[in-house]
Amino acid sequence: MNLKELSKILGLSPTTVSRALNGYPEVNERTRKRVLDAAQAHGYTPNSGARRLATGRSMAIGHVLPLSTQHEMVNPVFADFVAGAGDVYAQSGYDLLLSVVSDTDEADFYRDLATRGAVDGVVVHGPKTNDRRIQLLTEIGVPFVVHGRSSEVQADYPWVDVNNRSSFYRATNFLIDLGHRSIALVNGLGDMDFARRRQSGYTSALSERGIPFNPALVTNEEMTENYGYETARRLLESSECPTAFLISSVIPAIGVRRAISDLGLVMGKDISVVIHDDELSYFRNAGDIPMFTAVRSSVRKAGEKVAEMLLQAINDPKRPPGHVLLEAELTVGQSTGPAPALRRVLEQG
Amino acid sequence: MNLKELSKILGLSPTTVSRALNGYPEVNERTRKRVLDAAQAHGYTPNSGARRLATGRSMAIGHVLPLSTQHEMVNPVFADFVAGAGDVYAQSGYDLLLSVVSDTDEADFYRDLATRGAVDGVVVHGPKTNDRRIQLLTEIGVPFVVHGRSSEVQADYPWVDVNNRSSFYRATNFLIDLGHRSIALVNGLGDMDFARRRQSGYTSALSERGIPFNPALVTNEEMTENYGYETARRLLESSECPTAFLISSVIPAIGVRRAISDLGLVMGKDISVVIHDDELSYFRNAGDIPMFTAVRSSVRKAGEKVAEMLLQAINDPKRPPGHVLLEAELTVGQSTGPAPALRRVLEQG
DNA sequence: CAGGGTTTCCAAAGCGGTTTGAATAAACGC
DNA sequence: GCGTTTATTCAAACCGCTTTGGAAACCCTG
Repeated sequence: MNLKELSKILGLSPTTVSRALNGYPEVNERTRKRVLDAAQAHGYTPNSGARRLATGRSMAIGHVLPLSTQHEMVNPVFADFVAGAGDVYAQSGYDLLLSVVSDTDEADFYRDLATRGAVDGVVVHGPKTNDRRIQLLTEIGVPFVVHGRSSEVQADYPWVDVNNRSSFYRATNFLIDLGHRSIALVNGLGDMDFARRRQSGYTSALSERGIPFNPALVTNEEMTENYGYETARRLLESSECPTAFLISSVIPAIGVRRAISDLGLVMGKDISVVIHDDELSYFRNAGDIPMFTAVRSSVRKAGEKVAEMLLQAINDPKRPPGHVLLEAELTVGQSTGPAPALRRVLEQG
Repeated sequence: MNLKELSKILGLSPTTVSRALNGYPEVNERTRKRVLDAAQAHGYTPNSGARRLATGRSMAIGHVLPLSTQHEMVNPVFADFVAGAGDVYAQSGYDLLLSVVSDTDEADFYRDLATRGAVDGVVVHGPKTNDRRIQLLTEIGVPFVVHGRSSEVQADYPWVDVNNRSSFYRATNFLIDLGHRSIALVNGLGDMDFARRRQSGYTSALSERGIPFNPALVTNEEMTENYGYETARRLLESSECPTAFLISSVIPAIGVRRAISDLGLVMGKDISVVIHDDELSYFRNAGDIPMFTAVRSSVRKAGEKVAEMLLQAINDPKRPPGHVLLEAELTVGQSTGPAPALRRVLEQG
């Protein structure tokens, strides 16, 4: 069923039918109702390609999921992010075009997406500290929003980010308050912007409290469970022997917990752990007393925000780039406690 | 830059340019090269909408990600599956259209996708034991492939599935061989087809070995970490007190492990655990001796297979529906050992 | 060199919508 | 009653590509 056929059935011109369906005012309400009913009855939906061609808009948003060539790993946060964004798109009649691209030839892909007219805008995932996609997209003139930021990019661009610096600053201070002096930072890859910001929050807190920065306690890797395990195991058995871990994601945190218990230690007593919690749907760190003490911020909500902002940018290209800085909140769970030294003092007193 | 402009530059007709670009034989190789170079130089890419309209093909595949209304949870397996499928699509010039839809009004969505001509085919995720999407899609006539199967659907349809029955049958037997008699099954939601098949493998093994089936040892829920924790905790503290757990996914298995160690027990010694391992990229259960004993099957590979099969079906609609049954392999890890009773015998002997 | 085949290229007709500009009918002012 | 709005509807152009059905140019054969 197409427009022409439907209009023939109704005894109207395609023009009128199209207008009736698209809510234009210059059509009689009685006719509109008749058209709407007929469309429903015959299961008519405008062909997306034709519409695209006629309007010049694809009504689709591109998400490029970079596949790390190192570990062939996909960002575990992605599913929840996309659930949030997808919700917003669905409500506005947009489709989501997902491309899985190895992170090496990602740039070309964005350009292709735009010149083909396959999408009206794109979201940039996992920005690096100096991410060239931002300049690229600005040049091509595709509306975009970055999930995260790129510290070394000077230009103004739209983004939605968690306040990584302040949340890791707070988390570090929290551990210091508990008497911890040797705090490991199990972070993401070093060229990721969020990782750098988190480390900056961590080092600020340390230096403010007069604790020397020990590079051996900071690691940067892709955030798998195994990474957490190996790192914690190595550090706990070394001479550094931290009493606390600050971890960039639940997933390596699970590995850290495993290492702790494998060594016969108890998390929250012998070793404290604070994580950054994206509120992944399949790993709810919730309950009255959540398992992990965490700075948390819903990645799903971030997805919604990004989508909303992008749709606004598309519908009003003149609007200046928006910025949303989400504050993570610190929730105390079972994984933290006074540092062993302090604990002894407390127990004796 | 569009076809007409490009052809004007080249002093050729749009026809010839189009043919040159699409590899038709009736164009001189010298002209073709000239065209290809010019297209490259001017950054020409055919407009997707126009192409869609002219060819009647959207060159896109739809993936509908059902959002469980219960827990607002997205399938954690999805990201890796899509990474596999996306790879195949990219190589064949297809796009991936992702729709996040609450599982209640999913059916309408498929219909819409098809009649709009937004996709050339769809993949069905997470089939229920009696999934009506299969009939729906057959009726509409959209090419599709199911990731999994639907036991109660009689009709023939294309699918790619793991042999869930046999892998859980083997896993159960493996535990029985180790002397376990009280084996809990921590399964997915009861209306999911994979969950039913896994339970069937589990019960077959039990009955063959003369072990009575205890319904209290079987649970069906959405597979979160917390579900694993609560279930294990409850069972281990109850009178049922299983000595082994068979778990449908790594994620609840992490929770089970947490419960085990919270109760002061040791996994692999006091309590044995076997999991189904989808080989999620962020949770590699690998190494010389993987953490969990597992029946494993790469969900990413499944994604590739599904995509390949779907593209074939699209390009050759007459071909009969294909079926791929992937066999999971059992890998022994650190999480299993002889049942405590047997262990005592062994230690005394 | 006429006639038949091949190559190589092109004009024009869609594909199924949206949108501009105009026509028709109804309502209005005087 | 007549010119003028105003409310509806429509015919036709257009979006950018593919593809059908030639046409022109070239080559070969007898």
